[in-house]
Amino acid sequence: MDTTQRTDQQRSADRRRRELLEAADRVVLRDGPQASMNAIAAEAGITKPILYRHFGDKGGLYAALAKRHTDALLDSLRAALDAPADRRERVESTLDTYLAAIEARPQVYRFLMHPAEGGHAGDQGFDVGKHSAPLLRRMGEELATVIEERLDLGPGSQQLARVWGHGIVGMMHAAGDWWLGERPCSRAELVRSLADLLWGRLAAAGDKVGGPGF
Amino acid sequence: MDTTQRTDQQRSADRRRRELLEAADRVVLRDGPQASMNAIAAEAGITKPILYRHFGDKGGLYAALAKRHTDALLDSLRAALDAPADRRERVESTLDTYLAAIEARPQVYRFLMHPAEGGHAGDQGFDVGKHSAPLLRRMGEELATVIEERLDLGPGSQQLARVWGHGIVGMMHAAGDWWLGERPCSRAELVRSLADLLWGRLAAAGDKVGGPGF
DNA sequence: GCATGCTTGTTACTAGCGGTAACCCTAGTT
DNA sequence: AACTAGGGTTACCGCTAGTAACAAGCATGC
Repeated sequence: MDTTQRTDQQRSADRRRRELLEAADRVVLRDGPQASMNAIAAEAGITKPILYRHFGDKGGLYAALAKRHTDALLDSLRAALDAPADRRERVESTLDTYLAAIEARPQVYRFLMHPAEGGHAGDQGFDVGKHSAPLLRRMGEELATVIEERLDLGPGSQQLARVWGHGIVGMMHAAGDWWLGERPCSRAELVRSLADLLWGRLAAAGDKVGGPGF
Repeated sequence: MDTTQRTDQQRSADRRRRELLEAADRVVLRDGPQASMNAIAAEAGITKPILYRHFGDKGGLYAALAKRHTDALLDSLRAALDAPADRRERVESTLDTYLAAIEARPQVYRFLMHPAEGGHAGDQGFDVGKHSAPLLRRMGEELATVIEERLDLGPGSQQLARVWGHGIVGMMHAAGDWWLGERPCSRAELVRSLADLLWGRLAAAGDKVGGPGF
């Protein structure tokens, strides 16, 4: 049959696709998340319609691009999360892995945090909720499963784990974003502060004496 | 002098501005964050250039629009945060206030969470960092000051408070966003789960026996 | 009375975006 | 030689943000 030929063609197409993705990567890294299809096509040495033949629309290209980086980052995180160490160490190492990643490639990070970005108007009733970037969602779910697998949380553990997964990821994300913008302290200090927060130091701290009103 | 006249004109301009903002509000509430300037102008019964005269560009309009809602939400949050109750109660009530707000007007919430949205390309070296919505930043700073005012955190308290402020806000945001999309539990349960997380239940939980590998 | 300016509003345009239709050309098959 | 299949291009559509230029209404100064 045509199987051999088909795989041949498919291989060629896949290679082309990878090349295009790499070109897109370069452009996004240079121009940020609002890189235009024209610019990407030019970087790849071709013209727009080819991009559209490969990826359907801008969302498709961006999704493919995001998937690569998301998968890579999630692999690193999984490694930190599964390391044979005690819980606090694992938490700190996971936080540090994430923060190191966004520190090393902030443009990529910023690109990944964009929701759907496009969403041409016209469609009444846009999808409220699901505003977050897929990366955040995936990290949240991932963390949730690890928590649920590892920790004994009593009844309702699954739901609790999911809330915590998404909550912790959000904490990490927001703190990292703020930190990246202001750089108020070293990465290690940030990691330590966040771990302290998760370790209940907020609840354990004493009230300040002579506060306003008390 | 022309002070009286000036104030007269300024009043008129301010009133007009408010009207335009309310029209914009209606459109954003209907069409979502990607509402076009044309649509907003039409809703206000005028044409584009007037909008541009009042707000400069789309970013200006959106910033003005966001400021209104952000101020309103921050007022509610401050009230919950400053209530005369113990810490756990205040935390829960603040979380609940935020979640109730995003539950009640999800479109507005989604609009507020958008960063700058526009940012025409061309400017090389876009602002990495500062990706987050202004609302998140302001909430984070607000919470940080409250924490620093109220809690005795020892040395480095200011920096720690800021990390925690942004971290907690991010936790609240991400969990709320996920919850709004999936609705896996009631608001009260979500609040409780998040407060538990902040109260150190993650650190206190026991390891699961018979886990994979241990 | 009348020209001057100021605010409010319009029409008509530019430049660039995402996306697509139509065509072109070269390779390989029969 | 004729035909088909992909890879590739030009030229377009409809939309967007944003702007220039022009047209009133209405106060002021002389």
